[in-house]
Amino acid sequence: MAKNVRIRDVAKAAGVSTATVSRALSNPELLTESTRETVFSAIHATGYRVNKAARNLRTRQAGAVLVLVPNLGNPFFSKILAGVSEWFDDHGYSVLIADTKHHATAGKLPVDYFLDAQVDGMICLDGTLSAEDLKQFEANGVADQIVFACEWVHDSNLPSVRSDNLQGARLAVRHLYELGHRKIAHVTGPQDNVLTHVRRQGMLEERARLDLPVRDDWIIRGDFSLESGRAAAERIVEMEDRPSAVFCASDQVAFGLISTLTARGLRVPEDISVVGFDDIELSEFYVPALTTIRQDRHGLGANAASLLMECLEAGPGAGNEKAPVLVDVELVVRQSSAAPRR
Amino acid sequence: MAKNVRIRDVAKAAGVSTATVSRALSNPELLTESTRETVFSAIHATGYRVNKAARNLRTRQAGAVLVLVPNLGNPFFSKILAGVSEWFDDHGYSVLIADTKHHATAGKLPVDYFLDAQVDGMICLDGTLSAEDLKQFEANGVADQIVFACEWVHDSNLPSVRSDNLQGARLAVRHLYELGHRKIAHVTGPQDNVLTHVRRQGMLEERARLDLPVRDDWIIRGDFSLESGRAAAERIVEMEDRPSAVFCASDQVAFGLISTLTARGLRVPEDISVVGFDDIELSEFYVPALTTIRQDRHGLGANAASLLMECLEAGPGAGNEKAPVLVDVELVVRQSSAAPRR
DNA sequence: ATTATTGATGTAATCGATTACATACCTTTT
DNA sequence: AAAAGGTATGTAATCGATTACATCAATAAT
Repeated sequence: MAKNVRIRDVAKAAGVSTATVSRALSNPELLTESTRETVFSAIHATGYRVNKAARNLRTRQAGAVLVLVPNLGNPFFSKILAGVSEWFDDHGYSVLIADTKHHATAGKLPVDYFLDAQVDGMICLDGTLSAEDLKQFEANGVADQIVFACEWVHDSNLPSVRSDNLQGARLAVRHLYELGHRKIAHVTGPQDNVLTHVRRQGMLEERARLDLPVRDDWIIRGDFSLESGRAAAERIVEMEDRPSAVFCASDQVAFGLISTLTARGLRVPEDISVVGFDDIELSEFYVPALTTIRQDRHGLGANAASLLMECLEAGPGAGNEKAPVLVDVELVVRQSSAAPRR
Repeated sequence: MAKNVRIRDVAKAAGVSTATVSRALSNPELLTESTRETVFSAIHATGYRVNKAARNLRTRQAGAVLVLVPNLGNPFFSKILAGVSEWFDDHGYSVLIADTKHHATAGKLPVDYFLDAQVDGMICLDGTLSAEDLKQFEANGVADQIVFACEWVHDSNLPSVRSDNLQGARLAVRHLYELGHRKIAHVTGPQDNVLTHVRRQGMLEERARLDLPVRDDWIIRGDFSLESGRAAAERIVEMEDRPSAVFCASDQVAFGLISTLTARGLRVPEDISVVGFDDIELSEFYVPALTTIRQDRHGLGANAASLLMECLEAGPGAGNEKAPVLVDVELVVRQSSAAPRR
């Protein structure tokens, strides 16, 4: 039962030319109702499926997009992928994935992923690309077929879809403020990361706006990881002037933080309140359930997909001046934040 | 800077025929050292990249595989994907993804995913396919290009890679037994699932072997979800003859369970011990850190990829009699299990 | 010296779908 | 009735790489 049905076979079965079969699939309105039906029943009868390699060769398109993920093993990306995949499934594109992390050593440039995959466009979830990487995109004429999602490259004007991180950080701080907290600390993400920068900025802005006390050692460097949350907790435990609340740049940081704080005898939220950022699956079920800023990851993915498709169909230069799409975030209040002990 | 370099252009630049250029890339040993060098420098100079559509058309291959995921949004699959992706990146295949969940309604059959994607092979992470689905694979001659990973279809002899679930369940029960527990409950996965079946079986076997007390209501139906863990907790809280330990079919179930047990005033592990299955990222940092059975998800993915590649390169019929590949699991003891209160 | 053998490279058919252009037929217009 | 226009369909060139087969040169065998 091998699959060797070619368009020619369908044409023969339907008693028409290959052109007619092709049109039946791509421009059915060009055909008479009766031929169209004949052709479709022949297609059905033969079990014909267009050979994409042939079509792609002829049309010089790929009907596929690539999602470049900095670390596929990170479960954070799964919902974004789901959003991307859903959109493109519905719109007839195939979705390829590639993990940049693994090949960091192999000297494969981001642009190589794009060119090697031979896709029409790319969604990049990695905001750590260098200016040089972007130059390469330009140089190879693919810059117009790239959309950043979730992260983005500082100072680049490539189109991107992102959460409203600034607003998220503000919401977190304001929430803690409204609970009565004044001494608020922040565990940041990794140094070179745009998200780190914006969330920290939002946090600092809101802290200033609310006229809260400032201490340099309340801004603790982390890297989004559980481990860095643990490290931050160790620091906090030993502070003589301890904050009463901590806003973490990610939920994972918050988990590490809470875990270690608890192990060190500080209770959350009784002794110290914690707010995260992301709202990953388990945040709701953590003990204590985590108060956090929800990112609509599925929405980020779907929006990025839709934006990329727009760019692709609009042709070159389309994405050039597109403003970043901001996706709303939402404060989700749970058990890890409460009024401070007095 | 458009990319329009064809093999002909390279040939011209190198002063050879297209055949020679093609050979330089696919069978370099056929060429003289000097021509090979000339060709490669021409390739480099022109920035040539083979057009995969053309190659695929000619060779009737795709150089790509599809990973069929039952629910891409489920972070559990991310590490498996990472393993698959890493392997295929290293071996020159592209990796496509598709989410069956979303299209359950659209009447798209599993075999359609395969055929529409026009790939060389497929890794299926969904064990809930019907006998009819498998028939379709056979009928379309693609059964030999499919490998199941993690889950598999009961009674099918398609090649698969899976964790040693039976052993995992035994380890979990034995661990609890050795801590002193006798009254051990189990929250299962969803009814129709092969993993549910095997893990339950392993649990029951070990319970019988150790001659532990049996109560029907200690086997609680769940579905791998956090929510079902919560529901199970409610049931357990209200039992008059309460188990002192619970083995959960997934970590998520364990989280839901612990979360609700705690909310209902039962402490883990002081009042009740809990063991999970999977060892997802957060298990280590949950409060209390979760004792669980670790699945090597990255390894599952990589093994599945490698097995699929074997099948593809060995040609038709290769996977036919391959025994399931069992990947070792490991008991990871953390804070959620302890000796029972006396 | 002639033939056989091996090795390196070139020639050209081929994979299957798309689509510009050509053709044939049918209306409508004058 | 002839011309013009429109509509439906067919013909065949084309996309770019691979590879069977042909060719040619160089070496080995007789």
